[in-house]
Amino acid sequence: MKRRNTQAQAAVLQVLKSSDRALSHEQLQAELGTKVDRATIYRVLNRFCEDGLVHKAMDDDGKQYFAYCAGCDKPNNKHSHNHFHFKCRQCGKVECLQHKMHIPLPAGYVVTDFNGMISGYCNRCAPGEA
Amino acid sequence: MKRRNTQAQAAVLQVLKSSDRALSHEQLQAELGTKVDRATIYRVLNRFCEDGLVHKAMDDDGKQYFAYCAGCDKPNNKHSHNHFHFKCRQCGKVECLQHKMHIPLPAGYVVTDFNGMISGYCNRCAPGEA
DNA sequence: TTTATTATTGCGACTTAATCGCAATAATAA
DNA sequence: TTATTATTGCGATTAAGTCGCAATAATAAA
Repeated sequence: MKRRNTQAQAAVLQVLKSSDRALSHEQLQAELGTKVDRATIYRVLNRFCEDGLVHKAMDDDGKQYFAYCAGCDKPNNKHSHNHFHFKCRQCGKVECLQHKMHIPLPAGYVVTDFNGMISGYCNRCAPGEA
Repeated sequence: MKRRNTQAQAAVLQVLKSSDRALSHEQLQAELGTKVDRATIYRVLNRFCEDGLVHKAMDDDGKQYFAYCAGCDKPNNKHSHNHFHFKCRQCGKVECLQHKMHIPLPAGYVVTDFNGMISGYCNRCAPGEA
């Protein structure tokens, strides 16, 4: 199934690219307004993930967040999003942390996906020293 | 609000304790049958989490998994579930990985929660060498 | 032991994230 | 310019999890 260059995709990608954070569907929809349909946004995002253009992170609030792949490792042409995301409980921003992980697995185990999310307060929202 | 010792709680805890994996609501319900109500299971699990008896892990399938806290670090009486979970795409089991994480954060950032999930294939389900 | 208090349960309704079917639309190829 | 079919939009649907509220049952008090 060959991909086509559509307006919806371009619009979604543009929003993702011009954001320094990972965005939820809700946030993307807010940016895009009525220009792109809800279901379409989801479909576009999933397609981007399949193509390794974007990576997804799950928060324990049960929402998916998507970020354009900028500094992701791509060893042997395979995508591995081996970094954490940080979500601020106060301002809600979800950012990619630079630190790359390597987790030792039991023998014979094979990794296909990685999802790491740390929640807390960013430097702007952190309460003063206790 | 003081806690009470109820049958529902005991039943849920017993299932969690006698499992070597993290369980979803669905799996717990299957074990418990009609003995405990759906909403009650969720409420019990959330209470356990609050009390640090159990920890929760989110998979990118959008489901929560719960595991009895056995080897969790508890520095300064605060619970920190700084380990990963591994979910097998084939057999579905979710297990706690022993490796403890320490992720360097930007200055001023404060951590409250940690959620790490790796998906792939366990040693029993991994396909033979490519 | 009996009664009072209130945390917890069970049930059904509800919320929210995300997906799906299908006809209409619009990229791309011919 | 026409044909092909990936993609979109819309509404309906699924599924995880929560909520309100009356009933139940732990615990405390008498």
